[in-house]
Amino acid sequence: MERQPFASAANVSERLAQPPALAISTVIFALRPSAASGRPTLWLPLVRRIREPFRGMWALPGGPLTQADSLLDAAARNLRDTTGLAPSYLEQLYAFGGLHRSPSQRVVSIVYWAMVQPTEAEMAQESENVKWFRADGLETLAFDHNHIVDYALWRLRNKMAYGSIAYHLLGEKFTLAQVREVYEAVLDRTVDPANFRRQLKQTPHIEATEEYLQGGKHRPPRLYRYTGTMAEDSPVP
Amino acid sequence: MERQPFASAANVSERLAQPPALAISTVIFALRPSAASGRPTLWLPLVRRIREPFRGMWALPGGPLTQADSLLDAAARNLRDTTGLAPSYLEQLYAFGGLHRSPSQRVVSIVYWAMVQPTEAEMAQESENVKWFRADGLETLAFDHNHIVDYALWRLRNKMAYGSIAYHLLGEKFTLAQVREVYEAVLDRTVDPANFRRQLKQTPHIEATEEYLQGGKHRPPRLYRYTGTMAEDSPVP
DNA sequence: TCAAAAGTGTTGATATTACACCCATGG
DNA sequence: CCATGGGTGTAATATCAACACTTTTGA
Repeated sequence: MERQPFASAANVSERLAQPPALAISTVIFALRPSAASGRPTLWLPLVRRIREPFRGMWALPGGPLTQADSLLDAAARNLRDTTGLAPSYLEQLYAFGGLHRSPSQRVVSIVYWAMVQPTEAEMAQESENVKWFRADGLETLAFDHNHIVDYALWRLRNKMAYGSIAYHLLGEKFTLAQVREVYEAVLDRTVDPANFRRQLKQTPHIEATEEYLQGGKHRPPRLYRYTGTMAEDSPVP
Repeated sequence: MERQPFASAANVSERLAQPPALAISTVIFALRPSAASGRPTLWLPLVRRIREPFRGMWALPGGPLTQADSLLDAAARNLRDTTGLAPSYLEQLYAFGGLHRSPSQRVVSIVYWAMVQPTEAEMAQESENVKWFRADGLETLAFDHNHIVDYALWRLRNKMAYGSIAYHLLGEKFTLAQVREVYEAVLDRTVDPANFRRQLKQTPHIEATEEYLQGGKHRPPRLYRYTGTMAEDSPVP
């Protein structure tokens, strides 16, 4: 906040010079079928940089923080402007403020992470400068963005373990097997279907509908609905 | 990060005007004996504002982000300059960027939270403008600082439940009962000594020393040492 | 009627809880 | 020798993981 009665207030203000730039970026996760196996895997959209530094390289969607928007609003706007996506989940990830993140000027990036539903993700326009990539095994990105994505993945896996995150990657109605597939895709290990189902069913905010998913090859599974909210786990304004 | 190839890049740059100010603040926790019961309770140091806005009110220690410091460094400097404290734990809490946090200008605060050991906390100079307060039942603070403290407390309790946080509030050597007291103070409930001790002992990074705490009224308890690091639970640079 | 996923039941292992009990020390 | 907190043992309970088994559908 504004300056405080420091012992060394003088020193501090000397160093002020011009303040660091403030930017908002977003790591956007969505489920897409793997090209090889067809099973759902984690993808994220990146944008190609059209100017220096790192011109031509892929980077997280982002832009400067605008005066009129709160941080969350700025992230949401960012997401919409870049990819046309409306997130089902959007939360602050971390503020990155290392001295040499950008070669030109000092930039502090407040990074959000988002999850979008598969239907949304399909509609998202790709273009010359906006493309989806698999979250694992990314090429080298601009700035410290590989590092940021790694951290986002770590948080995602963490929050998945005990938290109601997975649902935000699915549509409004889903089968319990689909939830399990999300877990398996993100945590990258198989999960016992029987036990997983039991755990889910004694979890709050999971409501059984009277509908069944038709069109499969086998017995039609029941559809469920998530009744929780976005801010379930992080009581931040 | 720098501007991206938006559909609406033009709109965005129009809104740029002057960028929001960037500040660093810190919520500093330490254990101090309660005035009433003598049992350890959570305290934090606040500084009195000597200028508008909120002149005369108490606020979190903080200041502008200086060009030469990373976010973590800035928080550490902040802490040292304000209270003379060296933290045993320092981690990013959250970035607060609501539009009306400060009545004058738009301020984005990146808030860190710290824990200092009791010996440190005792030495900390109090003064007319720096004073320790009990973390519960704080009076109304400047800006949105009550809200920030509440969030820090929530995170602290959360992380305490499964994480190696409590040790950072204690000195280098401590008894298991002291750790339990920290849990009881922070979580505000009693904990079974026998079970708690067992849980701790099968936790990593807790090492028994050959020393015993002398001078108590009863059987001298064994002293333990924490061998973990600060960044144990949050893999952030 | 067969293959395969949906969904249920059962069992042994492991973790958690409550609480009885012994140990060591200062007074 | 006794009051008190340090420290250990143990039985009841809840939770978890593995896997056999039944159900329901499309082909």
